[in-house]
Amino acid sequence: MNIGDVAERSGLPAKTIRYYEDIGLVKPLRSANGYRSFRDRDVHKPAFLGRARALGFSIEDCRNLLKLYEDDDRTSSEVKQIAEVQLDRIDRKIAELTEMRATLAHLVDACAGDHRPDCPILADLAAKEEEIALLNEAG
Amino acid sequence: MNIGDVAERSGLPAKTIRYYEDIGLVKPLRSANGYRSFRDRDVHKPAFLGRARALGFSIEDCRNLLKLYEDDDRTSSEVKQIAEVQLDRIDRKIAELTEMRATLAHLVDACAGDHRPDCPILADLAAKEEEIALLNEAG
DNA sequence: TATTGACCTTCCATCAGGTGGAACCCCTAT
DNA sequence: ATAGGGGTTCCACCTGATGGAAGGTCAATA
Repeated sequence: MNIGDVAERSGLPAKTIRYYEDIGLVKPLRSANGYRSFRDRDVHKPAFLGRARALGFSIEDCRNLLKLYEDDDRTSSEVKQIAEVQLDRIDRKIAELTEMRATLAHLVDACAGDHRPDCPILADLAAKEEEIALLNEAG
Repeated sequence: MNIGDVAERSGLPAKTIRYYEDIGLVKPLRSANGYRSFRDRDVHKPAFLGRARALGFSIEDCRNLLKLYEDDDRTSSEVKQIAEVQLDRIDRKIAELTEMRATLAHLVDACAGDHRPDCPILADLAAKEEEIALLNEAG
C-alpha cells in the first residue's frame, strides 16, 4: 500500500506520514521503485498517531504509546499513567486559558470601542510595571 | 539603562528582550561600548510585551498593539477589535481542550490501570480507522 | 510510441517564540 | 592583574509539522 492510500485511511497528510517516518514513528518497507510500501501493521500506525495527537499527546508520548501498543507484556497501568499525565497537562492548560480569558474579557468589557484614543486595554498592558517589579522583589 | 535592569523590571529574560529587538519590537540605543541603552520609553515596552504575551496575544498582535499604544490618533475601537479576536481564539482553544479532556477522561476512567495488558485507551486509539475512512468518504 | 497527469521521491526552507551555549568583550573591585 | 559579573554576537536547537522545488514512476490515453 502506497503513502497516498495510507494518508486517506488515516486522515493524515502524506507529508506528515513521511515526517513520522523521519522521526522513527513508522518504518514502512520500500518497493523496488523506491515508493514506501506499508504493510498492514504499518497502515494502522498513522491512524493511531492521528488519534493520539488529536488528544494532545506529544510525539514522545505517541512513541511510548505505540511501543506499549505493540508490547504484549504491557500493563494497562503503564498506559493509564501516560494518559493521566496528559489529562493533567490539559487541565492546567485549560486553567491557564480560563484565567487569560477572564482578564481579557474584563478589559474588553471596559473598553468603549469608539473613536476616542482612551483605552483600558492599553492602559492595563502599560501600567503593570511597578507590580512586576514588586513581584520580582517579593518572589 | 542596560538590558539586565530592563529584564528585571519587565520580568522577561534578557535573552527574550534581545530577541524582541531582533524582530523589531524594541529599538534601544547603543552606548559607546556597544551595550544596549534603554531610554524610558524603551524600558516600558518589554513589560508591555510581557503582559500582552501573557494574555496570549501573538507577536504580530503585540506589534500592532504597540503601534496603537504609541499612536495618539488611535481609536479604542482598533484596540478592542484586536482584543476581541484574541478572546475568540481563546474561547475556541478552551472549547477544543475541553473536548479533548472529556474524551481522555472517559478513557482514563474506563482503564483498569492494573497489571493486565487489556486497555481501553489503546483500544480506542487503535480502533478508529474505519470511522476515519467513513468520515473521509462522507466529507 | 509519446505524452499527459497523478503519483511518488528527496531535500531544503519556513513558521512561532523563544532558549542554550560558545566565544569573546567590558567594567569594577580587590 | 585578576576575578566576577555584566554585556555582545552568532549559531544551533526545540515542537510539529508544512510548502515548494526538482525530479523519478506509472497507468491510461491519443
